[in-house]
Amino acid sequence: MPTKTLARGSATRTANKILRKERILACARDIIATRGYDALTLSQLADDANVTVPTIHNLLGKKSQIIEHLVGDVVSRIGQVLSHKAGDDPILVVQLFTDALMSLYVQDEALYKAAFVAGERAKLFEHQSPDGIFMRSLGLAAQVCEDAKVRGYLRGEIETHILAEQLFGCQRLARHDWMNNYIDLDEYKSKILTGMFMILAADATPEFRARLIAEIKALDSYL
Amino acid sequence: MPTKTLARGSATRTANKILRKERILACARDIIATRGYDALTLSQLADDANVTVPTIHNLLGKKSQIIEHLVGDVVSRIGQVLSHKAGDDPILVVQLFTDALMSLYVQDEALYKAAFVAGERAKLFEHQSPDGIFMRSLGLAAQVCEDAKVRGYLRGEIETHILAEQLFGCQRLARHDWMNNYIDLDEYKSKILTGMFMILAADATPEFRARLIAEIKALDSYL
DNA sequence: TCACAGTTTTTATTGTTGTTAAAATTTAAT
DNA sequence: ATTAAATTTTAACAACAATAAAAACTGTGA
Repeated sequence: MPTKTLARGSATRTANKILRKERILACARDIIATRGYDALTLSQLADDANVTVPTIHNLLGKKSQIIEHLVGDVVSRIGQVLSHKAGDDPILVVQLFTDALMSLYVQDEALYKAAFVAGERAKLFEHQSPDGIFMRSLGLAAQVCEDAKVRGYLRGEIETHILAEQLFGCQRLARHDWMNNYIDLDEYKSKILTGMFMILAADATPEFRARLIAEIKALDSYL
Repeated sequence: MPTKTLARGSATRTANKILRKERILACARDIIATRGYDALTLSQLADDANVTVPTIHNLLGKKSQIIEHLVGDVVSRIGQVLSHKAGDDPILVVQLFTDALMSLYVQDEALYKAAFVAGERAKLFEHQSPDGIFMRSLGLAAQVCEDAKVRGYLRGEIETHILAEQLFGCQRLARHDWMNNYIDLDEYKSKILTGMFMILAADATPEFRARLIAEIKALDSYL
């Protein structure tokens, strides 16, 4: 519905094309965010964007390509947030990471939810490719574990790659429950933290473990 | 394709009806298992079952009802396997539970995968209802934790309900990766065990923790 | 044995969906 | 204003789920 006035004059043709593309994609985001993934049909999208269905095809390709476009956007935004948080204390690092994620999702919760649903439905989240979001997240988790080990927070009795996978797993499961509307954003956050703290506790030194337990307790009583 | 001869004689009418229903459902299972969830269309199903599409509607209702039927069957089968495994040692209990699940899934892996995909897609796995499979599984996990606490395997510093949720969470995440073909059945099993052992380790007494770490190491080197 | 009453299956139709080809229109440059 | 290129639309197709009405079948009682 954002019917921007189209550029006129010089560069026009291609400029307009891009504007129209953006307008259609914006409508698609709106539909998927407000009415859910299944509500995104080409005819509905065409209505909202004030074009006809074949126009959408010509500008953006088939439906699956539209989905890819949308999900790609979201993933790249997440990728930007997903940088390594420096910090000595693993608890703080985990909290910083979680806050960063939440501050992104809270901006347009419905859209992010829908993008995850769409991405998973279309099998767009491959676990293989090393530069994909999956492997990068896993690497980040491993980094946290390594840091925690060299700084004496963890004992080092469990392999880093195992810890990392579990750490990331907590986030994935919580996200799954959130994007399927089983829990809200606050519970999502709480679940990530609780899960990650427990994983860390499995290999934590006694002092660090005590702190983790306290954090877990606090999260529990908070809800 | 299993074209059983239909019963003749006395009870016939309703008997035949049930047989046809079963035949159609069997075909649906076959399609979903061999060709995937998306391949299950009514026309394909009608072809396979040697009936026409409206017949399917009359006997089994709309497509969503067929899915419900199928998923319901699978869930009830899982429910039967999901009894509390008695045993002193939590490690053994977890292993017994996992083995029971695996022995079921291995019988018709494709079918179970597809049923989970279908069930999730149709939002059939509610997390709320107390007698649903979700809450029952959670209760089972809680039972394991309680037992482990009273027998001195766990310290009891983390609330049972938190431990249980994480324990069950390991299984759910692993199942998710399996049903979406990211990992195979062996990895599924391994992931459940690794995850659950780590959760237990977070609250384990020193001796028990040492055993858990050893189990985790063994699982890691096994792959 | 045969016709009938009640079911069950099928034929035929409707309304979505995504997709594509070709016609009509618009656009910017000459 | 004309023209050539690009873009939009009209039109049509194929696959899907779903339903109503017609046809066929089944077992039963005369």
